[in-house]
Amino acid sequence: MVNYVQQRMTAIAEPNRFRIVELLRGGPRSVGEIVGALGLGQPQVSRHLRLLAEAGVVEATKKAQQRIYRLHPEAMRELSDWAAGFAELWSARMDRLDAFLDDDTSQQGV
Amino acid sequence: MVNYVQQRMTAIAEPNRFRIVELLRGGPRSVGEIVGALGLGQPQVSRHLRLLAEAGVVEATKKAQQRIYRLHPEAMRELSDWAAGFAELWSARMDRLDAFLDDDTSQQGV
DNA sequence: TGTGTATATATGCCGTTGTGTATGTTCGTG
DNA sequence: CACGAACATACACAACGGCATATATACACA
Repeated sequence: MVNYVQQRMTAIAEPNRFRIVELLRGGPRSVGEIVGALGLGQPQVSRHLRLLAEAGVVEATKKAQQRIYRLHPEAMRELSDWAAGFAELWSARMDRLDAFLDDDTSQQGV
Repeated sequence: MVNYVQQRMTAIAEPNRFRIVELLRGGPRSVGEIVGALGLGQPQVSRHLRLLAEAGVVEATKKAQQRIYRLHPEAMRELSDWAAGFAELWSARMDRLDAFLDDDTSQQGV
């Protein structure tokens, strides 16, 4: 649903979490690897990963003491689909703008 | 660039700005129409639109005292392309995960 | 030129959220 | 079973950001 898209965007939009997503694009990573790659504190990374997981953006797999995080393909797909839904725009959707820019004083509600 | 994607996601992720984007999907709107549709204060809507414009998500056209806002197709396209760039994932990118899980059986976590 | 309309900007307040530090928990190993 | 490694959780604090209010600016019209 669209509401999930908004939640996932909120999660990904945060700068450090965005970096985590970009990092995980290269494949699954352990928390320690992410900490080393981003130069953040381990508790901060754990919290970011928790928020990403709650938004369905990442998943975790346990291996001994380690936890391997990876992107959740379906979540990224939904995001892609949502953004692609605007495709109709870059053909021609400016008709209503033309209506606005005529000399008619339009004041329609929604 | 990827950095612009992050900035645009930060702009769109905010709930009320997300509603504005969804509203503008239906075509250009004046500020007054957006205010009426969302039930927010006019200054708040103006500020949201300013942030969206700074992120390149929307554009404005002046008509007398009104300002007609519309989505910037290119921005939405870049966002779509970025998300679609993860498409390689839902084919098979779990090879590195397999490397992680080499001999031990693992359980799902979080 | 004065007035009403449409929108933008400025400011103070307050909730949300990221960060730093300390501690808890799970698991492998000697 | 005690210890260390890897990660999660708790808590206090500070910064960022949205909101409400007031005010400023641009424009049409009489």
